[in-house]
Amino acid sequence: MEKLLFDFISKYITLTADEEKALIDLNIFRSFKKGTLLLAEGQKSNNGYFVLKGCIRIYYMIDGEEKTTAFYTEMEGFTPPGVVDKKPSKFYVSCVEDSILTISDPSMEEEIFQKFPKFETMCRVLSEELLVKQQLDFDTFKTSSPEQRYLKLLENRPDLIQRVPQYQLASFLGIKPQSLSRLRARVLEKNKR
Amino acid sequence: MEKLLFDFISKYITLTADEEKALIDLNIFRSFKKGTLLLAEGQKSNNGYFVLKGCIRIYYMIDGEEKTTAFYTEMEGFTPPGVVDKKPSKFYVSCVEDSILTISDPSMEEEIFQKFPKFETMCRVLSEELLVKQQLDFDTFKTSSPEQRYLKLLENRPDLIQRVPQYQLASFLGIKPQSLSRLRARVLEKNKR
DNA sequence: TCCCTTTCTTAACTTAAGTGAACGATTATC
DNA sequence: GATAATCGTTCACTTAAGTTAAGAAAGGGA
Repeated sequence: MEKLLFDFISKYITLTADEEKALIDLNIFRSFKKGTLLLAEGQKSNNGYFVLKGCIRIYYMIDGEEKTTAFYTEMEGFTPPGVVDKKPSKFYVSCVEDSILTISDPSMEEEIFQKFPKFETMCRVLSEELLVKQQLDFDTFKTSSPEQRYLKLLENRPDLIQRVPQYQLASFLGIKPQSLSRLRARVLEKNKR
Repeated sequence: MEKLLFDFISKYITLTADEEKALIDLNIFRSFKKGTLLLAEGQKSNNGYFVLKGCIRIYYMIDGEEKTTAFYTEMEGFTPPGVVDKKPSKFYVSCVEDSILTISDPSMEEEIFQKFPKFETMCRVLSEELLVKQQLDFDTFKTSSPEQRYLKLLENRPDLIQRVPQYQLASFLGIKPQSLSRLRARVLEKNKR
């Protein structure tokens, strides 16, 4: 399992055996069953998540309805606002599938940044990359219709459509489950003709 | 003008006189007239922008229509993907008003990170903060109707509605200018009753 | 100041998403 | 294996956004 993480890191920096050991000694690998709630609304948490295997999902509970806003799968990571602003979480984080994650907290980061400054460089580069990627995703979302969003998702993350329930995909696309169902029927009809 | 920047930086790190001088010596302050195009579609650019005064805007040209996806005002910054991926820009960056910006490039950053490591810490913290903020904005966008988005904008960035043309706000809210106009009339009507 | 361009509003019509409800189908539970 | 709960689809209806077009208002330049 560690290998997955080290392979990922090696795209950004080169680790010595010492550094790999320091990382392992942090003891950050965790396994979870499908459906496990990692964070609930109202909780304060300082944990950052990184998915080695499986899929986690962010959702809000609004007017009694789940609104899913994000999925994170293999080699994707997520840091909730709590780490920055110390306020109780507004959303839930749960496992869509059985998953293996690394779970980190700010004090661990502090420690490792002290010992190995290149980790901080990696984290800066990583979050700058993520920031850019997310900006582009947001732009695409704003400039597309629900149907276009669905078609793009089909292109860019076809796996998600397989592994995630429709009603979760719907709010991820910014619409209601019934609309997604109708929209899919419409798209299928068009392709038939 | 420098003071604005130093005040902003002081929220994250404390600068010595030496460090302030090093920053000034980079000679990154620039003034632009309203309407100036800072970056056009197809151009390759490595510049990062930080707004000291004024307002810049990101827009795409899709089917002959401008689609505005972001505004950056005082003490907000923006780094285009080009810095990360070296591909030609997919969007335009232009000045909504007369503006004063700092314009940086990666080699300058490299240099300053070398000399003063705490700048890198600041940049990491900053981009982690921005990432979180943007995630929340994206979540809010996905879980809101156009009308709710407009009302929230009215609350959170009332200045924008004053300083920016409606047709630019419309795509920022994910709708057409005509729909924004109608939506506003609807909201006004509700408040009257 | 006048003219031209750009921006905003209104309206009628079309299209698609929201809503509420019903019905299978699939999954989980006992 | 029967029963209940969850999930996906469909339908009829409502509401709001997209589209096309026209005209009013505002802004900028000569």
